[in-house]
Amino acid sequence: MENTIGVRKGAWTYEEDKLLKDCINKYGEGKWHLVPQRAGLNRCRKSCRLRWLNYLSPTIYRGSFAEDEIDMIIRLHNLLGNRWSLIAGRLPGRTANDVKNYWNAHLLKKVVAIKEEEKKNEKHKETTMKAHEVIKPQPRTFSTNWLKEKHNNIVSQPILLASNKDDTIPTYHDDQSEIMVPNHIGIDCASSSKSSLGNAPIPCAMSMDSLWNLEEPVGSEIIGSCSSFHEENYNDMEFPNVDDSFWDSNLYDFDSLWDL
DNA sequence: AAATCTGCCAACCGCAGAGGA
DNA sequence: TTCCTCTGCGGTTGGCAGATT
Repeated sequence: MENTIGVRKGAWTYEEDKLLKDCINKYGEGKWHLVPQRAGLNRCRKSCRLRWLNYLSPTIYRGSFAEDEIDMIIRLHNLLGNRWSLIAGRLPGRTANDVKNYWNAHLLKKVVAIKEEEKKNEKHKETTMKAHEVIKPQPRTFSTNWLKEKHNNIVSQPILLASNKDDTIPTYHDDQSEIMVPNHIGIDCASSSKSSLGNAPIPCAMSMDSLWNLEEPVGSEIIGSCSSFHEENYNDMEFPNVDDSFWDSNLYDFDSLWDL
């Protein structure tokens, strides 16, 4: 247990900042438990770390948030929730604390208001739409292999893989050796990109939907292997030729995809 | 001018996970 | 496997500054 008796708390003075800066410049970041002693500071290690990471580090940009940054925060929050460090990782020069504070001070109310508005609109739609009207996805193109296999009665139903190991594009596989049960729809994409995403579980459908809406292609290490989901890939996806009974019997799975 | 309210930001606290002994 | 230490994260709080009454 850390001894915090007699340790200084509260706002940092100019002298303390200078001591901490000099210490980090001399020894580098890390080994925070040694920093108070090395710097000659009567502060706990946590306080030193926080002061450096949130205020003193030269990588920090302290200007006001730009429009595109705000937009990115909203989209990433929609995707990741309160994972402030992950969100901040996509915003050069911004700290998790900055992002969190900005969210709580400026964006929370705004987003809540927008969601309320959307809810209202949804309710309005529900009352004006016909009951039980179901819009089914339509086949776009046909896989010749799949049609051939279907003709030979080898494959009875298409299988949606959550992600392809190499290109991460969801594909229907007609090779029985690779068949996965339909329950894999919505599997956690993060499992293949865990190192860069932390432990954030991101259901595939959510990733696809949200990432397409990001302004720039998310081809970075942060989003990891989910980054290959681009709309053009989606358009190239092959949907098998199936009759209505297939959609009816599998509607639950597709519902679960879009409702995430 | 003084008191009170509100918003914002820096800092603290507690917890969980990673890694080593 | 268990325990301990260190680190990092997210939620919360304290206090300052500006706005309002």
